[in-house]
Amino acid sequence: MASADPPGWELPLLLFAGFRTLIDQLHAELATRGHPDVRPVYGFTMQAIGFDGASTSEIGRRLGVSKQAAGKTVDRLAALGYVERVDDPRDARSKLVRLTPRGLDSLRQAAEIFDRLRAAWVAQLGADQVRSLESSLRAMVPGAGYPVDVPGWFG
Amino acid sequence: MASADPPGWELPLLLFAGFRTLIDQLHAELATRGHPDVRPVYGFTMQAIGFDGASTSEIGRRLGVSKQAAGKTVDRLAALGYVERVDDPRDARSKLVRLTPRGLDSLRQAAEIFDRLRAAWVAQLGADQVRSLESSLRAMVPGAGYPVDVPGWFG
DNA sequence: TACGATCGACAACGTGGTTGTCCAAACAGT
DNA sequence: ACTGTTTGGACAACCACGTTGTCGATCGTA
Repeated sequence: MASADPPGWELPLLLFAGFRTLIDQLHAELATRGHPDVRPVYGFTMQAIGFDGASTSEIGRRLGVSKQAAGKTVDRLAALGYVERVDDPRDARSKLVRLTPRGLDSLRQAAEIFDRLRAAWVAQLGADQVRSLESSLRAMVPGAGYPVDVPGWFG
Repeated sequence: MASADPPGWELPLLLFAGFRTLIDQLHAELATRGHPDVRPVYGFTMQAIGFDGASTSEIGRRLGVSKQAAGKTVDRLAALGYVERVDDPRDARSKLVRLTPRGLDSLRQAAEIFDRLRAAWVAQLGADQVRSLESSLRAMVPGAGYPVDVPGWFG
């Protein structure tokens, strides 16, 4: 029984491989839908900005990085036309970062593609297997929420 | 049925959260065992070096990065005392990168910790559940091998 | 009104990746 | 045995992405 068990180091590698496979497929598909220059980090950042917009400092807090780092990422996103900075009418210090129509489109497309990818897993593994995989992982990850602070990790 | 399904974007987040949880626990435990300054990237790099050692170019190929990037990482690893460069007797151009006893120890400890972490998952989820999770992931990741080229990705 | 907290900007720096150039050594073909 | 092509490693410039620290302007509150 124990002899049939794979070594423990396979588990994290498999989890990462699964994650990476999905993210790679997402961006390949995103590229064919008019968003060739969205990178994984940008997707997470736009998710942190949300539909209502947020200040740079707030984005940093949500991503778990400094406001300076968040500001730089916002700069790149702005250069690509995915977000825009507008003055916050309620706070003269603050500038609100908002998704442009292009940014909103990429988020909507991403959500739709993720649904398709999950459907592909269901088609191959069966709905029960995928649901059980998800519930197993939910049980093992400590935080109640999801890790939005993916950038900044790896160091 | 379909209404009970979570949105597709949860799946990659859960996979990443699981991976990250394991890696974080590994390094927390590694730190208490005399290896506080091993970072995720270093672990993957030492794995790529292996017990027999390898040239910088070969390490780069295994990690999926340029030989220059591999060289820089080897420099940092060498500064920490985990690897050493020795002249390759069979090739005067080449220098062999070898794990030091300290490097070997960190690799052995990591393998042992990963086994314990997997055992913890088995204790919580049951052996069947963990095995089924692993086999599901094996079925969905395209490459036969494991992704050693984790650094260099994320961009 | 004055004081502390927070906003965004700017600078310096560390890490980890990329190209490109260069020389010396290895190798393969004639 | 000579010659041309590959290859290994060093060096430099650069980009992406993160960090701290500092600063002036603004906000909120005592």
